[in-house]
Amino acid sequence: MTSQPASAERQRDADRTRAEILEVAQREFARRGYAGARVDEIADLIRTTKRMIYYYFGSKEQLYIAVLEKAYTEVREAERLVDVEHLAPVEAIRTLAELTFDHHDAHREFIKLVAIENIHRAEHIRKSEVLANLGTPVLDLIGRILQAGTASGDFVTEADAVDVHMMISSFCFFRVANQHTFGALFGRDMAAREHRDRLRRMVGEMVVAYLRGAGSPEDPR
Amino acid sequence: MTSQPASAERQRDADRTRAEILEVAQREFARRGYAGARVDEIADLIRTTKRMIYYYFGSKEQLYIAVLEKAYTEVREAERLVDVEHLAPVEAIRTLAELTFDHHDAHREFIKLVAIENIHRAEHIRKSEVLANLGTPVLDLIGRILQAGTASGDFVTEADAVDVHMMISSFCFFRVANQHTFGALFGRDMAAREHRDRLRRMVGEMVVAYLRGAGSPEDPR
DNA sequence: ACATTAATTAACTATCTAGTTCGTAACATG
DNA sequence: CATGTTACGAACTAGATAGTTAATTAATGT
Repeated sequence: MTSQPASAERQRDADRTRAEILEVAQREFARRGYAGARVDEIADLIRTTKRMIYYYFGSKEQLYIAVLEKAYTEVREAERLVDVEHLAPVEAIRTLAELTFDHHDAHREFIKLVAIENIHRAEHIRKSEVLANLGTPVLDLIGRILQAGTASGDFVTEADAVDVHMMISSFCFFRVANQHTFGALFGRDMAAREHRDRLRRMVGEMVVAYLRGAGSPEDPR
Repeated sequence: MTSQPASAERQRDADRTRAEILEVAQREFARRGYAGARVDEIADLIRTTKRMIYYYFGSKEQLYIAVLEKAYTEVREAERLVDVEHLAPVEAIRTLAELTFDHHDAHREFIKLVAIENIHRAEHIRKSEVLANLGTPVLDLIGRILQAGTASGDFVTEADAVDVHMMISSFCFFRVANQHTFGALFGRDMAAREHRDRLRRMVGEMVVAYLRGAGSPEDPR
């Protein structure tokens, strides 16, 4: 968002223009939803014209899909850097849960895009070849941790990697995505530091407790 | 949605018209989001005119707020009927988690409305006096169960009722709200019966395990 | 039977919005 | 330095969309 003299003409720079459009488009879509975001508004925010959006992306929908692709790709990129393999199973899964928590905390716009995309029944993701086949490396990682934990006897519950991923994600996602209604209804700001730190510990303890099997009816202590 | 002869005039019935508007408005807002829903479309779907919507609700926004108020009120009403007080703490909290699961499963439109409202930072909920002060009886219930569980020694983890409510809700909410992106990316339909039953058990075991304290670092078995 | 009120219809308006057309200026390339 | 290509801007269009006006018809009470 390089500031420029008000009346000066925009310098020619295809890459920059494209990148800026994507950047503010992500913000606008995340803020106002797909239908709520305005093509004109996106253009105005970076001192270009709507024409450029159609020049580079073709349509509002294709722009939105491009935003999704960029956001998802970046997130997957970050996930690939997670390294907890050197830790013992219990610490590995706890750390992974807490890193996921931090990750959600740091990428609120992405969370909103996911929420919006779900309202549209993921129709745009399904239209994107890039995204349709984009799994997540975290699943393999969880799979390996679960195996190691079962082998070592630390984990008793037989769990599926996707389920565990879902359990961790749901907690982290909800805290960010639903903070506003939750705050309005219960008067608690889940994003405030005091609550955040406690909830961060909570997600780790939750997964570990679950995998240790203390919740199963067959194993009452 | 009483079907009527195509060209017949609509019978005069204020209550029915109002109720029908609310009904389809909920469906349309849940399906298309606030900005995406069309006032004309809502009117057409029940063979009335846009004018009636303004006659009864004043504006698109007030209609949306009325939808939220109705949906939230119904949900709270249902929550008040939950009775698990006669159960022992462990079974009580497990049952509550599973009932919450069922409840989310059965009220998908409500879940979507909540997701949509969060995208708008709960601005409409805050505008509603009805909703702004609407807590949830479940919080008291959880509080009592936690107390009983701590007293009996079944629960070791010191937990806050709001946190536990959030833990349960997040799991149940995510499975419904994010089923589309989750399905598109991981190829797993969390709404399918096979997965649903397993996840239902999982949420109960998760909370119980957490409260039994098997996850805390100070208490490794 | 008559007047009053409540519910409903039809047509209208002003504005907004995604998408287009066309012209033009900067840049690269021979 | 001529020529084609790439990036850009201004103005335009067609259709949609929230919200209104005003007339009309059905129910209600007297």
